[in-house]
Amino acid sequence: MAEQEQYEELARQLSSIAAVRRDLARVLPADCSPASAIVLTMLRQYGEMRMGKLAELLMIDMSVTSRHVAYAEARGWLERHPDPADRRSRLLRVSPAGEALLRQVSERYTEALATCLRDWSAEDVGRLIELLGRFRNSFDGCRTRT
Amino acid sequence: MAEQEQYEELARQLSSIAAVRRDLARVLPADCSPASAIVLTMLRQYGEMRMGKLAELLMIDMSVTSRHVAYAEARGWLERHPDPADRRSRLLRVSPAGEALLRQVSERYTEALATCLRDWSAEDVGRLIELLGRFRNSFDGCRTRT
DNA sequence: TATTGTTATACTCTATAACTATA
DNA sequence: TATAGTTATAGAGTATAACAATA
Repeated sequence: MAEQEQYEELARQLSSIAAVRRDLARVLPADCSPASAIVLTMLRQYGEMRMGKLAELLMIDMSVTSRHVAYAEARGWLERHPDPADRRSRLLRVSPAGEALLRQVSERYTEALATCLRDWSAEDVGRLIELLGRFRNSFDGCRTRT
Repeated sequence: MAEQEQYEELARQLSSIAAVRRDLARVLPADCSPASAIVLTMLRQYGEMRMGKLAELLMIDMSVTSRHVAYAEARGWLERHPDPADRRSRLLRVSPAGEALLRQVSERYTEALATCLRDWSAEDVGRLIELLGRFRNSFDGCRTRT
């Protein structure tokens, strides 16, 4: 169990991190919003899936997810295929153009982070990733019960 | 130096954290936007300051900061006093009502985080805070040079 | 009837640029 | 002239609610 002051500090740090995300987004290719990048990343990581599943992974409302998907589809970055199990749904899949875009996104994100974190050890980067993952999971489990 | 895969994972984690921030914001008192909360928190933590300094701390444009401050002032949460050193500026200070609001914000943030992180040790919370702080600083230094 | 997804609407946060007042 | 701050405008992201199609 942590102290109250720690929790306040943590809340402040989370606000600051938003600014980092904004800056990082600036390195994205033209037309590729942070939303497109994360949608495509999730689809590549977890494979083809339905809209509802994607919304759940992104932790945003399905209405919002629907718009992000439409945006990415309009640019040819993902495809929607019929879902044999349910005609209300379609299965979302990264297209070849989307794969190419993702390579570019990965390259630029990696370059930006490698530059900023050049003084960091791989161990510390790993620790940060692990703690952020745990934090997200703890919060997520908490939210579901509410 | 870390691996490319680590950097990609880190970028993904940063996206996920945005959802946590949104959820956390839901516990704020009515009328108190996340922006108001962070503005008042900064003013309390660092003491009275000018608009430009506040914008720098928040890492957002001064035009945006100006609106957040106007919003908080309209609700009586902060005061603007003449800056004896420069009549173009005013010094921003948390008002008594703002202090009261901050106590409420702190209470709710703390309760929400304590609930979600009840399984965490104080050491791990401390490590997360420390790594987030270092990360922000590394990124900030990087951005400045660009 | 319930569920999957889409669309309309509104709100928050942000940046850029034009403007005012003072240095 | 340059700087501190304000305001107008525009754009991205999000949520809620109403709706369509299918289960």
